[in-house]
Formats: sequence, structure tokens, C-alpha cells
Amino acid sequence: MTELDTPSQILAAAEARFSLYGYNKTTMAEIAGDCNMSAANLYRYFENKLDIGAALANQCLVEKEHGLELIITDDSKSCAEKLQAFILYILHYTYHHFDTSPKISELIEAMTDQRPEVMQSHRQSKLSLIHQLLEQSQEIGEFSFADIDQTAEAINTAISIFYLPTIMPMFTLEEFERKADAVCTLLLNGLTHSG
Amino acid sequence: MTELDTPSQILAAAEARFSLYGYNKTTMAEIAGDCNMSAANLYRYFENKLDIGAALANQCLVEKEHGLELIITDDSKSCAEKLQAFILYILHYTYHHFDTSPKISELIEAMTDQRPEVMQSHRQSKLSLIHQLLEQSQEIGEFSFADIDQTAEAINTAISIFYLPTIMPMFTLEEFERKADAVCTLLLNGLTHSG
DNA sequence: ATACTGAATATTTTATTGATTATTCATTAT
DNA sequence: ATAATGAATAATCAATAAAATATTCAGTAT
Repeated sequence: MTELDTPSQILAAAEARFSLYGYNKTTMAEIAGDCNMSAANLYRYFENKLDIGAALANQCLVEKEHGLELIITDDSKSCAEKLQAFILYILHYTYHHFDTSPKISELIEAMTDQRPEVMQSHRQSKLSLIHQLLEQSQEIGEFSFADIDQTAEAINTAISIFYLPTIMPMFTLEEFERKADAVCTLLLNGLTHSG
Repeated sequence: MTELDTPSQILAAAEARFSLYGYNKTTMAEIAGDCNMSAANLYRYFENKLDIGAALANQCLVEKEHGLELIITDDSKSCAEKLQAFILYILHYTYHHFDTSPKISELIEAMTDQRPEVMQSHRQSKLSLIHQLLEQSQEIGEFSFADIDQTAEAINTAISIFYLPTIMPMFTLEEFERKADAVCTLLLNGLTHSG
């Protein structure tokens, strides 16, 4: 067990509190208490509470991106399979978080309206993963399309409801899965030459 | 200028108030006052305020559906053109309403969380218009697809961000238009035989 | 009977206050 | 200098009271 520097210690304490009691209900004093320091001292390392949240949210989103990256770089899958897995991963991640860990959703929600850049950057990462997939498909000639940037944006847009936590209460997971499947089929139809 | 029956008179007064001051800030007493009757009398014609709102929201959504129907039944357009016009109409409608008439958005918002059936039925109407378009395309052989229901659902899902008022603040109209265009191109790619 | 009303009640909003919490800062410890 | 603190201030939240509003109903007018 390696020593943690102060910022990491703070983040660890905050993460524990946030995931147990939620972002809004944990106080700076509590985080500081867990680190055996005063609340004032937290401000030496983070500008404010929101920044602590942003650091953690970012960490969480980076993990998600990593999961998606594994799919994109999994050489045992065809590009079509990758796209499908990609979409389902996003859907399940969003749904699961909303459904079973409302505490993390609370953090994401706070970021969505108080730190939109964080979410924006994640959206950007997803876009670039899709772009990567399209590049691969070009190399092996699996998909065909005119404009790679436009196509990546189209896919990203078409699947965007699957990463909006707000939408999750509108349908059951099964309904979403059917929708995801339908969209995926149609997208692949557009990407795959039937020539 | 033809005479209005009492329910229509009430709806007209309510519509004027709602679009000028918003759903939440207009009172039953005010609506009644505009109709020269007591608030109590409104309840002879509508169960409650929400029902008045629902009637108007419905009217508004039906108008929108009518606009969409005109596009779908416009014989001067190819199915591809119809799909594009359909998507752009929805986008502009949603964006415009959110942007320039927040009062109506307020009504829609109230319906979304207190009368979800109203919105659900509108979603259904859009789905069936898409279905209709797909049928047409089948007849003239413009598009080709395996499962019409699945395809209609896929299209409806892929374009769904364009009718979510909540999403509108996230991008400018120009950005949305680019996205709509990209999605449309990709969908058409999937629907049109390149044979 | 049908259309309506005023007054009574129930529900929802709004305003006010007090308490909690975030943030700053002057100061202390190492 | 760097790390930390306690106490002061500012911003936010929660509880409550007050006011406004929705809804009901017993009763009046036609």
C-alpha cells in the first residue's frame, strides 16, 4: 500500500463520501475530517468543492472511456461487432448508473449543469473513439462512407439518447435495448456495402 | 367571427394567458375573469387546470404533426427529401419553441412530467408518420430495408435528440443543423440501395 | 334540469427566518 | 517558504409561516 499525496488523499475521501452519501450531502468539513485536516486546508489543493467533483467525475468518465477503448481495440471483433458492443456498453453504463447508483448520477448531474466542459470533453472522447473505429474499418474495407468526420458525428448523434441519464426513466432497459439494436442495424446498413 | 361554445372560449382565454405569461403564472381566476365567469364554473367544463393545459398542448402538438404530415404527403418530394425535411422541421420546431417562446416550453414541460401520456401519444404519431414514409418508399422502391417496424423505430430513435427541448441549450442551431444533416445522410445511406 | 356563483377547504407557492455549509483570511507551526 | 488552522464571512439549504391558488360544494338564478 503506497503513500498518497494530499490531493489524492482528498479525492479518495471525497469519492468514498460521494458514492455513499452523494455529492450534495457530503460537506467539505466531512471530507477534511476523513483526511484529519481542517476544511480550510482543502482549499490549498482544490479551488472549491465543484473542482473536487469535477476531478472525480472526470476519473469516472475516463474509466468509461477506457471500457469503450477496449471494445474498439479488440481485434477479435469485426467493426460491425465493435459498433454494436460500443452502443450497448454506453446504454448499459448509463442505465445502470441511473438505476443502481443514483449517487454517481447526482455527481454527473451537478457536472452537467455546473461544469458542462467536463461532459463536453467526454462527448469529444466518444466522438474520437468512433472516429478511430471508422478509420479501422476503412483500412480493412469493412465499412464505406464519404466523409469520415461527418459520419462519426452522425453516429455519435444517432446514439446520443443512450448516454443521457435524463432519458433513462422514459423507457425500460428492454425497450432501450430494442431501440439500440434497431439503430445499430440501420447504421450498419448504411455503413456496409451491399454492392 | 363565429360564436364559441364555453369550452372553446375557456381554451382560447387560457391559450392567450399561457402564451403571454406561462402556464404556471396564470391562475384559474384569471382565465375565468377573461371569460366573465367565476373560477368555479371552469370546473363544469374541465376537471382541473392540468386538463386545460393538456387540451392546449395536444392542440399544439397536433398542429406540429400536421406540419409533418404535409411533408410526408407532399408528392413533389422524393422520400429522401421528405426524410430530410421531416428531421429539419422537428429540429426547427423544437429549437424555435425553446428559443423564442419559452412560455410554450413551460407548458410542454408541465405535460412531460405530469401528463406523460400526452407526450407519449405524440411520440407515437411521429413514429407512425415515419412508418408511413417507409411504406411509400417501399411502394416506389426508393428505400429498401428488412423490417419496417424496426426501421421506423431506428429512425425515430436516431433523431430523438432533435425533439427534446432539454437538449436545445447544449448546442447552437447551426451545430444542430450540421448534426441533423450528418444523421440524415447516414440514414439515407442505409436506406438507399447502392447496389 | 342547466349554468352559474360565493364562500369554504385543500393544496401549492412564496417569503422569511434560522441553521448549515462553503469559502476566505489572518495567524501559527514546522 | 510550506502546511496547516480557527475564526470570520458569504452563500446555500431547510423549516416554517403566510399568502395565493386550485378545487369543492351548498346554494341561487334561469
